[in-house]
Amino acid sequence: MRITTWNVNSIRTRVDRVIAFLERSGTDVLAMQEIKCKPEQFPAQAFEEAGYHVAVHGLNQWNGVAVASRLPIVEVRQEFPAQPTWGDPAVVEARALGVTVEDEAGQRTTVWSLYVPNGRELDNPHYPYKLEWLAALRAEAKMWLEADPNARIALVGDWNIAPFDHDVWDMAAFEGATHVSEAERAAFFAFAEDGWAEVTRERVDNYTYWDYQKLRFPKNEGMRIDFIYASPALAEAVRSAEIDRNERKGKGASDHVPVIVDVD
DNA sequence: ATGGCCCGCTCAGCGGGA
Repeated sequence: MRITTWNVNSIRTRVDRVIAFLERSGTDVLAMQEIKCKPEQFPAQAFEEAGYHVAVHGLNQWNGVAVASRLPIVEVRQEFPAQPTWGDPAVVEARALGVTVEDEAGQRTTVWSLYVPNGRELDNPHYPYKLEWLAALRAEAKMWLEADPNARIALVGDWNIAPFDHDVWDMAAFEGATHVSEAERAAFFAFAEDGWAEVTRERVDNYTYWDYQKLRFPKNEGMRIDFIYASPALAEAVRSAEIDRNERKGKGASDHVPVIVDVD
């Protein structure tokens, strides 16, 4: 089974490109972030015609997550329990969608499509929101592992954190910025303490994001911020991982590229 | 080469992205 996560930066703008990727890559389950639309605006028909079921969680033009699957979807969860709110009035944003699929043998796999808050600046309220969001997710996810140690669960998406200095092109450019702070990195690595394994790091070395501005892509000035954390049972089944850098090329590209894993 | 911001919403300017 091939699982891909991709921050598509508006599905309505990019639907043809996403469908072409699905067919070319042979992805079975695609977790999307930043779909930037409501469910009724999601181009579901294009996915269905390509042979995919879809689950969509979107409130407005901000954020939004979705999952497309060739395997039947047997359970969908919008938000995770105790997901922190943002704004006034307080809203549980569309940043998490848990989809369970079932293969021909009856084996179930749950993929959480996650769009971690950006944080904006270190002195912006969005930054503590980001840290609280990650801590709340960690607490919930730990309970999922405890409830079923053999569960196949993937926490995938745009984590908006560069865990290591070499995950950005130049640390000097991130002096005092979010994405590289010690607190964010600690929040990211904390998942590993509970048994989650980030399964792409040891198999592929590349950035997953290049800013649209300042010729970041031609200069290969990118960031590695999209990751796949797997439960112990799923991590054991991972066979390979890829980052499809070619998807950043050409007109009409998202600023993120697909991150792919193959699991037995 | 892979190219100099791009998205949605509302209509020219802005909030958000990282």
